[in-house]
Amino acid sequence: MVVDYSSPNLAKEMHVGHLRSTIIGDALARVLEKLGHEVIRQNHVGDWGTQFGMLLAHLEDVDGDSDELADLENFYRAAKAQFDSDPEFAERSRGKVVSLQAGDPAIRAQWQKFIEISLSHCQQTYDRLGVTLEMTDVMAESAYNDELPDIIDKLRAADLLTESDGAQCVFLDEFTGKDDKPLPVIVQKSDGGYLYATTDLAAVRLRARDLKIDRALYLTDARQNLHFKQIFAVARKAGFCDETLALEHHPFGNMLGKDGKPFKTREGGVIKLNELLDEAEARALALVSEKSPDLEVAERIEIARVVGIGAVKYADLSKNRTSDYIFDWDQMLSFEGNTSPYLQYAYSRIQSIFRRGGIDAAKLTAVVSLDSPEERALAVNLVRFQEVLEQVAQDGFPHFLCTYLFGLATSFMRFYEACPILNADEPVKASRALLCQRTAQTLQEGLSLLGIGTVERM
RNA sequence: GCGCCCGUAGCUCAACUGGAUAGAGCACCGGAUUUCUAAUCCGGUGGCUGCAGGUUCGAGUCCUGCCGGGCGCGCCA
Repeated sequence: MVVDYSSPNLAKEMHVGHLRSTIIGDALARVLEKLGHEVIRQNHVGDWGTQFGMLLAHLEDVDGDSDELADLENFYRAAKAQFDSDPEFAERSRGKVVSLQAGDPAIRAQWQKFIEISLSHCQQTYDRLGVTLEMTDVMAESAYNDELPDIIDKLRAADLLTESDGAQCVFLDEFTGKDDKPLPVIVQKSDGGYLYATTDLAAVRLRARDLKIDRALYLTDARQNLHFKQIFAVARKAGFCDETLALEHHPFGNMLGKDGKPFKTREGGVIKLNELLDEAEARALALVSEKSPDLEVAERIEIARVVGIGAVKYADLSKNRTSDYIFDWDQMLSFEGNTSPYLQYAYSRIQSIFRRGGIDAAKLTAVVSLDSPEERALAVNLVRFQEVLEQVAQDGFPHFLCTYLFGLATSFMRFYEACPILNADEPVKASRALLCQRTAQTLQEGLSLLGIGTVERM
């Protein structure tokens, strides 16, 4: 199966809006893999659209040299502003896109530079987030370029193509727009350029024909709902894939500011992912220093990193929002309640027990006896793990796993309060130690499937 | 205008796809530490699940109609 996720537009720095697709997609890929599926990660980065025409046209004007992505960010902003206000510039930008798609060597070289800077930035962010995406998972829009003329040909051969106002369109009866007029899927612009619909059709075909997958999960925001409905319908009609390929769009809402409006900081830009992670680590470091001042500085920093990043990821993973939701620093960086630090804390407590008791967790054997309600509740939770993973895989909802792990950690905390372990007599001691071991193992594995780490102490 | 999504405690979210008294966390109030980490645990306050009908033995969940919000609907992605 293919998990299509993250998919940022290049030439802009990654911001908080990219978080959900990246993190949810990564968790799903991990869970599917864990269950034995062959998972192909695909990062369908936007490197081919009009925005690059804008950049290239702007580059022509300013004759600048942008090595830093921060520059590229400003560069993009300036280009965008001119694109919106200057028809001549907009026209020239579209021309650049056509040249780019036609393979003009000089244009390609300039474009390549933008791509490299931007991709390496993305990779840094993935590494920092602990996301399993690699450069080899990048399957950019541009990768489908050579396929696009053939996509048009095949659509024409299937008698699906209609010319409308100079553009090549596919009209399907089930889609209508304003005033009940048929709604087109535009696959080729009047100037000959291709669009993201064309690319997505080529992607479906490649996944069906070459990758021979039987399931594709698309993780994007909900605004692309109609788009994917259309793409999937056209792809089936054109024979790019058959009914045995499950095409699933998993939408989610946008992140909004506290005022409920699209997310902007006072400066007018979105919050960058790196800023969010910096803040998360800083808050976690302050807390770990307060709670465990006796730990070495280096260890505190490492704990803060794992805890801070985990908190951010968990905040997103634990929710199943298909509509927009409000971003809130305090909520996203909370370390109490249903959060990853709570789960990590439960794990570290168990490690602490093993350290204190000189117990080698790997060598534990015991007959588990469940005498108290707390022991029974914990054991019941432990055996549900597999079933939860299957549910996550089936529905594409990582929050099922979060809910489960929180319940598991809660039942462990109660057990911990009620049942002494190291001070218990044998064979109860060994039984409880084994419960601890299984709990720690499940917490670690569960968190790992969410892309979140654990620490030995915190 | 048409279409998609959403509306659950003050706030952020759950509810195994139609099952029992709608659950958690945060916030607020009150407790617990001579014992393995108090980033914890225990108790309490807080609900006409937007409104009105309908289907059903049973509805937060399904159907209809309203109200409120978000998004989408021809050459952006």
